[in-house]
Amino acid sequence: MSDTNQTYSISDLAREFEITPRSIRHYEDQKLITPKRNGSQRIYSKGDRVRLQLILRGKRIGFSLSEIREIIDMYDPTAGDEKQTEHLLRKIAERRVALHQQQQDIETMLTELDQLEQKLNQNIEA
Amino acid sequence: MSDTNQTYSISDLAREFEITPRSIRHYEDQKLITPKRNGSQRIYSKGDRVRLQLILRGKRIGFSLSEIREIIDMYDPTAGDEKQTEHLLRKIAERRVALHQQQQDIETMLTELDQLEQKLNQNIEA
DNA sequence: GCGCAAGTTTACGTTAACGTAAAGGTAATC
DNA sequence: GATTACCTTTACGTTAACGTAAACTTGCGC
Repeated sequence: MSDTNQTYSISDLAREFEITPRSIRHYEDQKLITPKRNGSQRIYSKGDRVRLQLILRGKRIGFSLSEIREIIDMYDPTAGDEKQTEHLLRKIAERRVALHQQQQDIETMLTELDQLEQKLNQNIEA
Repeated sequence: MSDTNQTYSISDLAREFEITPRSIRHYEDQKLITPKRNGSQRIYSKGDRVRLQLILRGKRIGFSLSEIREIIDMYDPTAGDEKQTEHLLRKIAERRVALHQQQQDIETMLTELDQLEQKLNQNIEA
């Protein structure tokens, strides 16, 4: 197995994802990620790295950190009672609606860019 | 033709798009929209309304107001020289890359939500 | 002509998401 | 053992995108 116990320092991850250590610590402040510690040093596991990827993906889509935390919390096996599960299912449904809306918006914008590009190309030919 | 000369007050548009007049004025401060005036009153045309829609669409996708202005400026027939046109074409290409990235991110997140939902449904059955 | 709703400008306040600086601990390296 | 490279916490600063309040004008209905 591909060394599932690999760990990373904060600057390892910062380098890899081209963000600052400050940002990563900020995500921790906001309870989005909670690495182990070796003394005072943060030790990030593969799972932490995946969470960080999820955070950054959420950001690219335009979600706020608190929205991202909502999503992350869904993945948490805090789970248990059935009420909670139904609540999560509703949350998931809401998210899906928002994401579909974004897909629409992006497609609209992409076709608008296409049209714009055509116009500009015509101007060049002329 | 469907009354192409229709106009709107600021609160008309605020109501329609469920935002505050303050936001619309803010977009004007940021040069995203420049309605006509009747004395001191702002008069919005159909074109202004379309611009506002474009602004809100951009926001939903997660763009900042200055990014949205960049996009809006592309639509502007300020145009003219060829250098400028090529610059725009590059900008358009950049935008497209970002939008495609977002599409990827959204699809990833959607399938993750699907998987999560399945897990939760299993928990209910069990 | 008066009140009220809707418009205006000016300006200070607020929140999110970090940036930046200060002051200090730790570990390898020369 | 001193420098160097990272790490830490604490805390104040900054920017974007408005919110909110104050003070004033304008048009409509009665």
